[in-house]
Amino acid sequence: MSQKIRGVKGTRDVLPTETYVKDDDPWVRIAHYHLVEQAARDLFPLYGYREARTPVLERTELFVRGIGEVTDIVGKEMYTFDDHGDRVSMRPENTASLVRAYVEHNVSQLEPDTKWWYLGPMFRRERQQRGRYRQFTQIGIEAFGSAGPRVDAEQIELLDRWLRALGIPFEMHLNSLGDANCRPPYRAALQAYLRARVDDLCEECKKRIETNPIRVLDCKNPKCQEVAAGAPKLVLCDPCKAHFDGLQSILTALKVSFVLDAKLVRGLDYYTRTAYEAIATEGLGAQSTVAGGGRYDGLVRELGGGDVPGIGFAAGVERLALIVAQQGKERAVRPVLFIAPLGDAEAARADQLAQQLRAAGLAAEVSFRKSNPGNQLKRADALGARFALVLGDLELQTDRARLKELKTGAQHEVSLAGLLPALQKLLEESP
RNA sequence: GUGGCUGUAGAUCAAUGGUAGAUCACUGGACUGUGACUCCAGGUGUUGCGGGUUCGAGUCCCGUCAGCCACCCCA
Repeated sequence: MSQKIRGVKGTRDVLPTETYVKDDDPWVRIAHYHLVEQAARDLFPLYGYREARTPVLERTELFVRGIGEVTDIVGKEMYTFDDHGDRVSMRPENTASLVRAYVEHNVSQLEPDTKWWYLGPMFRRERQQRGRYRQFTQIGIEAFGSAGPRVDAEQIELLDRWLRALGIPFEMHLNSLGDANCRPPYRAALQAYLRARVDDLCEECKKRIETNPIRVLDCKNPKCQEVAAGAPKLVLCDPCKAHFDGLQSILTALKVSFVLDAKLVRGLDYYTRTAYEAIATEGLGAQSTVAGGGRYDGLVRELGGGDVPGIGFAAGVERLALIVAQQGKERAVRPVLFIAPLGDAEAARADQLAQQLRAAGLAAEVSFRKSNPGNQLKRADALGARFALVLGDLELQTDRARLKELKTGAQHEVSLAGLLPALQKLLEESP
């Protein structure tokens, strides 16, 4: 036997079967992903969002300009390589790509207001732990062209509805980060305050004073928190305050609950004004943010487009799937009928019957194994089939068979010729 | 990137430094005639990998890899 090849660190296989079972850390299967993804596909278009797909590979410069060179994501975590002279990176998130596409194809000329959603793998070279992987999947939305706050509220309500539909226990945190008028003076004031207390800060925060002073506010180090407690607070300029107040009153009118969280600062440079984050209240460890987003009114211009405002969120599919799996929820297609032929002539007939059912849109499974009826039924049960049919000599000759409902054990006498209508009738009576 | 914990069968776990086991799951049979209850049979486990100590290592030591937890970061 030659040596096994293992997967790359930080990547996961998502299989249709489970390879282990633990209550607190279940093996996440494809059916859990499907539940999360299908809920999004069904819901997002109701709010006018249409799917957009962009490449995994982008020019490195896009992320350097869009996300910010000093962020950890761009500075330390991107998979970047030389592609015959071009610097390219595997996307660490999707917002910059969608903005690039919006600008590159002059969408603002066709449709100044547009709402897009996306789903796909993202890549960040981080130390992995539960709910944080080097290849992970995000589902997100972006709305271009509306300065809000109504679109902000609509997005937060959409996220709220989606997470509720999935049964995720969470809290919606909300904050305003200010804009180009009120954030720079605040940043300067904060830096001055922190420089005066540099000796009380952790090593990381000492660096942050110059690179990203706002991040000091949510450092978990107790000494840093003490310093943060006395730090000057962001005072929103009048337009930002009006925007934030407006958002809160719309959310209240829409009956969406939220908690104001002045410590909510997002890690990417492009955010302005509204920032929001859905934080799971159970089921995940430290990686408990399941979705996060905000407004980025300067990003389109930064990436070469016009003065187009934008807002969006991204959600972590692995984290959502983990919670969904813990709750035992999934979305799987199970066979309606499992047919167990006992001999060769019966097998040929079983194949025809299955073909007929599938043509009518019913999932049908035929056994390829030679085994006794007892074991065949066991297999039908393991597959989660609703009905099972044992096909032998007797059935072929008489055209009569017993259709067994596995859950209840009830048997329905049917003719093979009339199997499809009989099944359809049973399904109609009790779906 | 930093620190800690853990690696034994598909899974959950045993095994004083002395012959690697149990349970569950899986497959087949008892049963060409109806599963979730029964009985029988079925395992070539590089004890994560590589070194070292020892007469002898799953067990002790070193390294390494992986997973997990926290930090960090973030979805």
